Amino acid sequence: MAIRVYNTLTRTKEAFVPREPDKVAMYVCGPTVYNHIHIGNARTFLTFDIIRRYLAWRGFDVTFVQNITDVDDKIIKRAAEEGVPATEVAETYTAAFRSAMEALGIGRPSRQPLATQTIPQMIGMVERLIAGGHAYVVDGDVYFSVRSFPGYGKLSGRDIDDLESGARVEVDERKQDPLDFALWKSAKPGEPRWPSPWGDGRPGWHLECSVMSEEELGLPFDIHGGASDLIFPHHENELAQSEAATGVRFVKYWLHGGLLQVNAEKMSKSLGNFMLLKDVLEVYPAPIVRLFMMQTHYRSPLEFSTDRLDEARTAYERIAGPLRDLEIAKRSHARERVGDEAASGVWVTRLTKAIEDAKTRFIEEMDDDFNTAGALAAVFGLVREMNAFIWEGPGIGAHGENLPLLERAAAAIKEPLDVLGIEIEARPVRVSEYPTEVMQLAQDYAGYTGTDGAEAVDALRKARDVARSERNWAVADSMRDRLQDLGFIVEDKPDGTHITYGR
RNA sequence: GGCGACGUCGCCAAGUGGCAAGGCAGAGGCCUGCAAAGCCUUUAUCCCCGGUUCGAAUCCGGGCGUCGCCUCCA
Repeated sequence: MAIRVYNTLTRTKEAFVPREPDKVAMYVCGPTVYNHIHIGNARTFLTFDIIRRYLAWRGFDVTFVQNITDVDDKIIKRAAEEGVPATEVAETYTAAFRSAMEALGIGRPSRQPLATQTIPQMIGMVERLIAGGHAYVVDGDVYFSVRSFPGYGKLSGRDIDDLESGARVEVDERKQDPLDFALWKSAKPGEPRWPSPWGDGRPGWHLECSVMSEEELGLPFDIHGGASDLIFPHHENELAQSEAATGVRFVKYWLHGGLLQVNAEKMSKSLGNFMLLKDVLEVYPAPIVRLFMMQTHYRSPLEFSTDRLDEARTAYERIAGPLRDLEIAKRSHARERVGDEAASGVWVTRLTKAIEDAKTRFIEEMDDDFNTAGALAAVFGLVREMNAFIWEGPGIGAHGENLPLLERAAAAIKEPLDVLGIEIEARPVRVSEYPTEVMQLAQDYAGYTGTDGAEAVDALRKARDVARSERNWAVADSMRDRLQDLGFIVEDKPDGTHITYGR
């Protein structure tokens, strides 16, 4: 069974065959560090984090390179606005980017080169392009000649004449063709600059990715990723530069993610309709954000809304439920509810099959162009079966004999989620976060005089069970109300009362 | 204007030729002192019109609508 990926270059799904067996070389365009990244930027980085994790889980040795573009017009503009050096802007937002990625649970790249530390290699590529007749110098600027590269337009599916007829750019008379783009820009006073054969200046956009990917991975490498708004002109120009300079194929598989939208419109900094990743993460934990995004295929547009995030939170709780129930059942030694051995055997067979099916389906879905939405359906299917086994079937069994099977089911739920980077908090309680008022409550209802949160809750649970067994509903309900006021969730399940906190 | 993508249950969303996943929300039932959770049942001729095919949500043509790119953008 092979992994299939949708290649923008061919506009079809293709069998994924890396250049070296069992090894994958991938490059994803990183940020231009002039501001905090927004949640739309984060979606793309998350997409490729998933792809990387999945390929690694499937046994590939993945080398993942992501650049930081730390010299650019936007950084210079921002620096001028704030009256600080451009390097300071770049350093500030490079650090912010790294911490935001960590907060979302995105793995560090294998290597993360900086544009400003690759200048000599970029100059080298410009020289190669000039020597090959693919670039020309005008007043200290260097432009790439799109007409010199016959394949120009093949990635984005356009042709040069169509582009020109619809061009809205002002024509720079110094260019041989309106679509020619800058490889090297001469420095104006006060701008960052590096010496070059054409005078002091800085590299143009596109160049850093061509140079760094070749330097770190060699050509052709396997996967080049980014969001769909980078297809043209960024990736088209990268491809043209690299193939014109080297004469060899640049990339085997071009993968592009869909855009995050707000009110059916692209989220973007220029439109001002964005939410910063760091602000979203203050309200919604990383696993919720990840689950939200993975419920839609990575190539489709995705509407951002807090309603959707709230729904993802509910869905997350659905997954966490049986895992918590298992932890609690292990402690409380839930009794068997189905005494019939034969019936129990049917349940065991059914859950065993569900565990196998979930894994098989997860792999099938993910192999098919990283279909996380389908993969999650596989997980939810097993969640249902595990719930049924616990609450409608034999549970952990009279003597805990079903525990190994339930542990396997729990592991079969957690493993795929781990591949997707969705951490499930299965512990029923987070004692350290208990409000201290619970101590007073325990004293009032259970005569508890200690200071241990877990003991206090346990005392309350026992006191409430006593009240319920005495059919003293007034006391039982009032205990539940007051616990709920403190943020606890009180559920009377067939195996006893579950008190949890911190959902 | 040019190029491209998309239009599937109340909402979100998988599915690219063979009986329409999943999540959220709703209804009914089971369980239950109540509540919560859970389980079961329940709602789709897949934007419209033609065509190809034994058979189409899936392929082709036309229409309508939405979005993206063509200018910095993840």
